[in-house]
Amino acid sequence: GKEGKIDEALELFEIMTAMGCLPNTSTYNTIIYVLLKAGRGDVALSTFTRMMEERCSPNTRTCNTLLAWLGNERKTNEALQLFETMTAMGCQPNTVTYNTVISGLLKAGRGHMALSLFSRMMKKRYSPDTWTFNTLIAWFGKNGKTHEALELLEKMTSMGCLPDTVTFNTVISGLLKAGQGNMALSLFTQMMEKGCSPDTVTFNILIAWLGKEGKTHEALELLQKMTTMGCLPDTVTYNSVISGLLKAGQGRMALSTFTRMMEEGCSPD
RNA sequence: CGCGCCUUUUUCA
Repeated sequence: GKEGKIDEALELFEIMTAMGCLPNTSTYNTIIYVLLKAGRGDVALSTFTRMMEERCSPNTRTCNTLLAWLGNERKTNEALQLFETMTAMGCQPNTVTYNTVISGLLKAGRGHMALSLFSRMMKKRYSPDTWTFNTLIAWFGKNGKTHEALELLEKMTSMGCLPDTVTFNTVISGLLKAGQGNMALSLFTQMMEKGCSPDTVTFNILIAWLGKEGKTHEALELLQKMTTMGCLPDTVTYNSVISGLLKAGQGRMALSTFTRMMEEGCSPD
């Protein structure tokens, strides 16, 4: 499934049932996950139905996987319906369930409802975790609400949810989108002081920003530097550098970066 | 106790 060999995965699934190996909940979860990643939501849903017909109970994982897909597809009503009914199906929502539904609501522009679920989480025993905060911080950042994003960063720490690399990446990205470069750079320093190592995504965020600002020289410098800090440039890194160079009219340099990308064994997409 | 899994962040469209 992770190799994208969907047909083979499905075939194996058919073979196992034909051989009398009964698929269990985990098997079904895996198949449903694979199908959804392959864009075959229709087959996934029929598999879900088949699962229940065969008295193989879905669990919270099954529902979480489906909820994530429904959210990505902006099928908000269906997601909310599943969220409502899953308890009756014997699946207790957990923190991941809430995170998933919140993320889906935010994607669909239902910020108000997402925030009310978040408060519901705080009141019940589905304690928000780092992922919950990361999700909300990303949404605030995308909407230019950097103040709220920074507030959540404070709040999560005080609640014992430690910010991780993704948290800092998310906050930094939001600040840069809002034109608050200095604050972003200060958070970049802070994250390292707090023992959160920057990763490839951190550098991708900074490099993309530098490129958009026309600071192509700095972008190229950071490309050098990230390697010395143990972060390997990936396709997105090179795409960002190349995009910045092209915007700045440095086509020749862009082409040589493209060459270098392939020399470094990084495949263009 | 340890590990894995489902949910969150980055480029271009």
